[in-house]
Amino acid sequence: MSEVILAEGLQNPEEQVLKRENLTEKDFKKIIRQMGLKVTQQRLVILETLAEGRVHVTAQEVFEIVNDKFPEMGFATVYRFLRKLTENNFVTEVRMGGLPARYELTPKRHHDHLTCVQCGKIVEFENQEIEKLQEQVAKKFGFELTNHVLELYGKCRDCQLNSKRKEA
Amino acid sequence: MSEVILAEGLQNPEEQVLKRENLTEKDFKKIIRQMGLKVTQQRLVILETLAEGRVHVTAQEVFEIVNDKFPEMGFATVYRFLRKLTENNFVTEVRMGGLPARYELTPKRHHDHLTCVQCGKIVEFENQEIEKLQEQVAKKFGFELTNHVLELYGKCRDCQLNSKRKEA
DNA sequence: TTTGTTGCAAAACATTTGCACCCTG
DNA sequence: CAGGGTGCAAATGTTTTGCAACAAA
Repeated sequence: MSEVILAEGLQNPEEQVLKRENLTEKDFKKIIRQMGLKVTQQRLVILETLAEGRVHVTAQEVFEIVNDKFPEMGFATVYRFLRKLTENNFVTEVRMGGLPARYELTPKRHHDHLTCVQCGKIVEFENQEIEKLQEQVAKKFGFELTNHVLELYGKCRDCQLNSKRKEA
Repeated sequence: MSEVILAEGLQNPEEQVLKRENLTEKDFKKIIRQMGLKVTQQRLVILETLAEGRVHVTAQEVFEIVNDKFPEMGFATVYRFLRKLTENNFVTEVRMGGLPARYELTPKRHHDHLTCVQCGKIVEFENQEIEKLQEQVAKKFGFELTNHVLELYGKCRDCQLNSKRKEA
């Protein structure tokens, strides 16, 4: 299932190659320093790749893309840095099934998804009440909540109308 | 009528070892035949284990438990059958981080999961308020809700204590 | 008897780690 | 120049697969 930022209006998920952030080298350096790490060429190139490339990439994909600009890079470096970024919440890891993890620069604002099972359209939403209840549930079981995934699946208005049209 | 053990009220997730279903060999055979597969001792023992054991188990755990009753069993058999069961929706697979997948007989009654990001322990919960809010969100965007996935991730009490112990 | 199923071992796969060398701060 | 960072290769851990022997229908 595709997770799309600004999905409203997009016809084709491939369009997700658009830049999500508009970050410069200065920003990348700040991010790296905020984690208490040294600034290296490798790390800059990895961040650049995450900011400019497709929205959800696997570690292998990052490695391959990065290898064009920086052929000496080893994949261990990519994995190590992605892990750091994830731990520090600059990057969000999305895992589906047994598939390799996919990474994206953490969106500034948390959101959940409402996905149409028929046409794949995705609407993002935010609901503070639900978030609050989630915290309560976690607390009740002694958990310290770190994050969550809420995906609602249904049929959008257009597809509901389409179905009715076909039935007639 | 299936008996569903809910986490609500449980102090300790380990208590979820209680039986969730009350299934007999007859039921197991029916399930296997419904998938168009042959009934074998191995498959019966695996189903028995899923029905009687702890609620969320990894393939390795199933393999170990099963090995007591059936020492010749290889783990490939466990993996193969769990995959079949998952494909046919008799079993639900829960994956988190890079941790091994956990399996449960697909519950008759809907519930969501609270998963420990450190040890992989899973607590089930049901929260009608959250469900209601989800419906409201869907309605607001003109969606007809069909289903949803809500997974909360955090650190369980035990792992919180372990972390503190190490820090000290 | 025929076809599916099993156990074993090896393979596949993503990810992590040990270590000597290298570069940033 | 000290300590973190890197590339490489080997290790890890889970899951899958090839294959010959075997068992269910």
